[in-house]
Amino acid sequence: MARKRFDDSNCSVARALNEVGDWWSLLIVLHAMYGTRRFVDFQQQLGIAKNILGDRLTRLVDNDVLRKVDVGEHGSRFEYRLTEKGRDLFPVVIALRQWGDKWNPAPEGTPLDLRDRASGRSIQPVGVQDADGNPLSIRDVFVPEESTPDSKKSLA
Amino acid sequence: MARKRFDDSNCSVARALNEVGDWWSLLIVLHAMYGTRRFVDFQQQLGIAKNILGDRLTRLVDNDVLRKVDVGEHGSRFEYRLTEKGRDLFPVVIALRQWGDKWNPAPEGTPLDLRDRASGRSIQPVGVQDADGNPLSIRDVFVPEESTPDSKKSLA
DNA sequence: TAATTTGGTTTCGTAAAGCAACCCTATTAA
DNA sequence: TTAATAGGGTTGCTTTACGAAACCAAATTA
Repeated sequence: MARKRFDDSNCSVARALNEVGDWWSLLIVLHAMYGTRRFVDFQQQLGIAKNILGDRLTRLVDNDVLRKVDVGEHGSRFEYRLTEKGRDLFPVVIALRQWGDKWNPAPEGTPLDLRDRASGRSIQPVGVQDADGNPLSIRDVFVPEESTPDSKKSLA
Repeated sequence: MARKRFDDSNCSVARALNEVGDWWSLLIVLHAMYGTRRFVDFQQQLGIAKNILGDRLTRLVDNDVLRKVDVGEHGSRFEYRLTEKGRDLFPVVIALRQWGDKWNPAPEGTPLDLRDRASGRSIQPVGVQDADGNPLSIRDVFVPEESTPDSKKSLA
């Protein structure tokens, strides 16, 4: 984490990064998406120090990305599960994964391909689309004037 | 940045975070997408220390996300422009922005809406889609067996 | 009763990130 | 000539992040 916090920034990207923009948080969310729920499993799979993991889990719970569930079972008592807010990071994580696979392919092994359960076919690359579903690049979009109250400040 | 580096991780998300996963880099890319190109403009808009900005710009150039262009003009001599790799972060940034707007709405002001130049209509939420363009949630996808060489290691 | 597992918290020391301030060069404007 | 601007680099200091290891409590297992 950095010194400067962006809780009050008027940029939603900065505010998002404030919650999941650190090193471990997004990886924790990723693993949670693949089914990891218990403290020790996160710790072993990520190779993260226990105090750091505890701190990140607490913060993710505070930010309503995960919720801590008391499962009254033998030995294992707590689970960390994604909230709807956490599950909503799915496109972010997948977009990042596809970007990483494309531009920094794995030194060994295959890029992960996700398939949808219904058809068994691979998913599409995540992209920005217009109202009709046509892909858009950054050159195809603009910010309407009324959306920028104080000059260009809404971009900062 | 963290102590542990993920250059050699077999997880593409970890490798992606290794390049743009720190506090400032993604915000720099965001501003670059909105047209910022010069050192001082980044510095003033982001409120970042000059040495940190210099470090991040150097790393982004090293990682081929930005390229440094010598424009032999009066006073301003260099510009930092997105490469194709950098522009390819567009879906990631937009997905993150939409997530931030949805779950942490701006305390004041409107969430930014992007529109496509051709039609003038707002863009769609970025999402994961199947081969036919239907939206997929995390519950709708799976990882085929042949894509996970050594047990669950490809997820780590 | 003793050992093990789960799920952490606390303490400690190190490495890194970060900011502020100063310095520096080159060019342009007044 | 004297700013002023662009584009940094360097130094010094503070704050964090991080990992390792110790510790701890409850519950289970042997």
